[in-house]
Amino acid sequence: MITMEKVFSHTRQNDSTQTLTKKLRGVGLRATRQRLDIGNLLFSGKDRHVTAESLHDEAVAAGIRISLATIYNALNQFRDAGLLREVLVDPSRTYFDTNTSSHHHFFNVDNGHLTDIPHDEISVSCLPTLPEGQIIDGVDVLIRIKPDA
Amino acid sequence: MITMEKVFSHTRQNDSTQTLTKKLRGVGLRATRQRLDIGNLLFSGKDRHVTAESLHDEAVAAGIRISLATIYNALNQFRDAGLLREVLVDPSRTYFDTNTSSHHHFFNVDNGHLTDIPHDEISVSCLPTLPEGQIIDGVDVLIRIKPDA
DNA sequence: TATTTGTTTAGAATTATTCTAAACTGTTGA
DNA sequence: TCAACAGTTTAGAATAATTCTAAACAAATA
Ligand SMILES: [Mn+2]
Ligand SMILES: [Mn+2]
Ligand SMILES: [Zn+2]
Ligand SMILES: [Zn+2]
Repeated sequence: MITMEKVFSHTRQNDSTQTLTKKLRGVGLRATRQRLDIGNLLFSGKDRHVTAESLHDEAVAAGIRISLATIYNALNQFRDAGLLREVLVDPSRTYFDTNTSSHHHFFNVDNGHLTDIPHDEISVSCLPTLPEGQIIDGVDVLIRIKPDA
Repeated sequence: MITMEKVFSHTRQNDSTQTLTKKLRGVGLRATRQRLDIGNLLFSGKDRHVTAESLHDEAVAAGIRISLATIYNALNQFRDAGLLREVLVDPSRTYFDTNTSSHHHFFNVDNGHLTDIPHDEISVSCLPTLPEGQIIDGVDVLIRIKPDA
């Protein structure tokens, strides 16, 4: 079947692609096919926590042709641009978080799953005085959880 | 000069070595020369934060003959035994902490230095409900700091 | 002391991540 | 519309932290 999308694929794009293109250009990155594909995986539904490997597997499963090196490049560029946050939970791999707002995490040590804790559901009273001449760059709270008993 | 320590070196050991030996045996580890050397570096003065590489460099500088593999083995065994804690701050290397009590950290993103925050100098109000059937394994607060301006 | 079991270590292997450099593509100004 | 340029992708090599292997060695035990 021939659709309008197909016919005008060189000049027309769907909504999410336009939004993504703006988002990428907004941070000084070209809207390449690979970045749009990754962006669609990352920024289309709810917030996500991914690793380079998990995202690459997902892309491959979705029939997207993209190298692992490009996934690494894109994740690092997106992070540097503020489109993603890096979350420290596992010393053996780097997690990226599409939720860039200030929030915290549950980390299931049993299965490696990360869950967001909304910013307002936790309160850190930061009484300690900072070292001289230093300011806060960020506060991360990680609550490690495990199966009962 | 001939000292008592030297003469009786096979049967007598100094205080810190005896203490360390007990500590190691207490967790089911033999008090080998290498573990005692590492233990002396780790548990003699104030609390410390080290990486395998930094501790190995320190040992070498102190004239201690020990392989990097043994440092890795010992750090992992000490952690498993509860003599050390692993601290997540840098996705590219593993930090170990001689302070195993519940406490938190400042992490200077500029120079990589870790500083303890005493347990009572920070308060985390954990309002969020845990996922079903899960219990808390630990809570880590990391305050990333950087030079002013 | 002889035996056993745990430990150390050199060097190889593993693995996440980055790098290199050549092919390719998005952007832009004419 | 398109040439030219700068940015991007990628295969494969390189890097680096960490773990593994297996042989030599040392601590515990009887
Ligand atoms: Mn990184
Ligand atoms: Mn480890
Ligand atoms: Zn998150
Ligand atoms: Zn500490």
